Amino acid sequence: MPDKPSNVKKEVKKVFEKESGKIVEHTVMNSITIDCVVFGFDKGSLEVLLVEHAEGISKGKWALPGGWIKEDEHIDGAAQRLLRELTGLNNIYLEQLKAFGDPNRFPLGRVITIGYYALVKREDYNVKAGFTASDAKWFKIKDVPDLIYDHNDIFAFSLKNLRNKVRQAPIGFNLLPEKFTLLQLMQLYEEILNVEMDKPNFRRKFLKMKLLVDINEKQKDVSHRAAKLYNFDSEIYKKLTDKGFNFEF
Amino acid sequence: MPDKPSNVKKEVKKVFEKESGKIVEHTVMNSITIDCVVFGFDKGSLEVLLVEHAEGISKGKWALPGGWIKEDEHIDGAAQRLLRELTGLNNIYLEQLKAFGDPNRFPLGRVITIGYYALVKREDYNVKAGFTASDAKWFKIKDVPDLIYDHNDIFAFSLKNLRNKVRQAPIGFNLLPEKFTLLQLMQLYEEILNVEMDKPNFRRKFLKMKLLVDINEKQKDVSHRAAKLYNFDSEIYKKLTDKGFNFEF
DNA sequence: TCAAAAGTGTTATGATTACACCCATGA
DNA sequence: TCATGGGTGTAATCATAACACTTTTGA
Repeated sequence: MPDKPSNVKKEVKKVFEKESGKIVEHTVMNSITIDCVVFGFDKGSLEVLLVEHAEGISKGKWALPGGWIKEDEHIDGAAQRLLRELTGLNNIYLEQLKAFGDPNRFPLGRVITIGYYALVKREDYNVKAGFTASDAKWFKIKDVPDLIYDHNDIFAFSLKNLRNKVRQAPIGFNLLPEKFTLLQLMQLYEEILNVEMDKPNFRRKFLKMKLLVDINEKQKDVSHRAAKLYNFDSEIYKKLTDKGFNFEF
Repeated sequence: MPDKPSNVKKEVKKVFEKESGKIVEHTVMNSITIDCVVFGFDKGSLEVLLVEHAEGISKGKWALPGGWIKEDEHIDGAAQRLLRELTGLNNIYLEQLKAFGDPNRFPLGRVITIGYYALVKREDYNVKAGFTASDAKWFKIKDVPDLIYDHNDIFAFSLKNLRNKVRQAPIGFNLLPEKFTLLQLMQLYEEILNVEMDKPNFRRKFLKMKLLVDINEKQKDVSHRAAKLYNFDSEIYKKLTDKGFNFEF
């Protein structure tokens, strides 16, 4: 491999192309890929979007969605593009995790991958389901199967990262519908952090932060007292953070 | 550039070689480098280690120390190796920041860099000063000059990261001598976080965590009441974290 | 004895926790 | 009327912050 690097890299691309079913363009970078952990929240469960490899040595195995970086493209832009190609969604909440660089992570050559994680609203995703790869599927995070290469490591890292981040900044809203109740919000936190919370205390704590906008609407068609619906206002969040505001959960 | 990628990459390496004064081996990866932000703490000031480029278009400009990744080397190992080459130190506290991938970050071709940050004890560094590059120098973080490429961005990110991390885990000890006083510890936090703290309250808060070992020694030759010296015990830290211990500053 | 830092004590305030309790609504 | 979740009240406990004060040491 070290003797004929460019040939090996062509070979790697060919194999990757076969396995992922994606065409590798000639203007992409060698030896670097992007892999995305896409989180969703549905019926109280945190889920992750995986794709199935159709051909090659990884046939039938599940993987994180990913792809190559174009020569003239920012890596963040590449991740956005790959997600758009997969989900049809623009402007997804997206952050880089880190680079994964075990020399043996990819069995057919030296490829470093840059991990990203994304948070999507399932309501948006469902609307544009027609755009999604036919072999893409949501898995509850407890049911994530064996993935190819080091994708289980990347997933584990992303989950740790999400748990950290959600206690530092209000990113959880990216997983909820536009309008939500305080209980939905609490259940999201409970699910992500894997803890049980006290409803009255959660209410007060969150409302005291003044991050939520009471939109004067209520739930409909529920067989119990209808709850108030709230919006998250990122403008308010910005103002509060500028003033030295501390989230922390 | 997109037409003859391998030629361009050879050219990039040649230029890099000239500028950095480092020999680029034939077995390194194309288009990916590593850059390290090395922090030290001296006389109450947080400092960062920079190197001066001797030749090429960046002649006379300061930069973060960095280099190439070998084909068969883990990226974390590459960062450790580069730091060893620079400082003569092994087992440095080192963590990856993230990948930096603006397509225009490097003016002579497409190169993505993976940023790392390291914390070193200045006492160790001084002992092995003979190993250091002659053109390496410590800068107070307020006096960091204009750096080449996107290195100021990488530095700014690393500082934000350090400030975050130091409040979540006791990594600050990596910047202090083996034996230190509570006041030194507090001043380290004050300098990193850029805040003023209350001495009595800091004492109690830190001692309550049970992270410090009283080694029954005292300062000598100080013109005031001698303070107790402490050790940080990472074993204790592990036990406490296993039990669900929360740092947070 | 003075300056400088070490180290202790005390009190007010506010956040967190645990839990009892009432309210509204559809089945 | 009952189950289900919505929503309020309250008291005990704990953490934090502010600051007054005593102790030790070398110059």
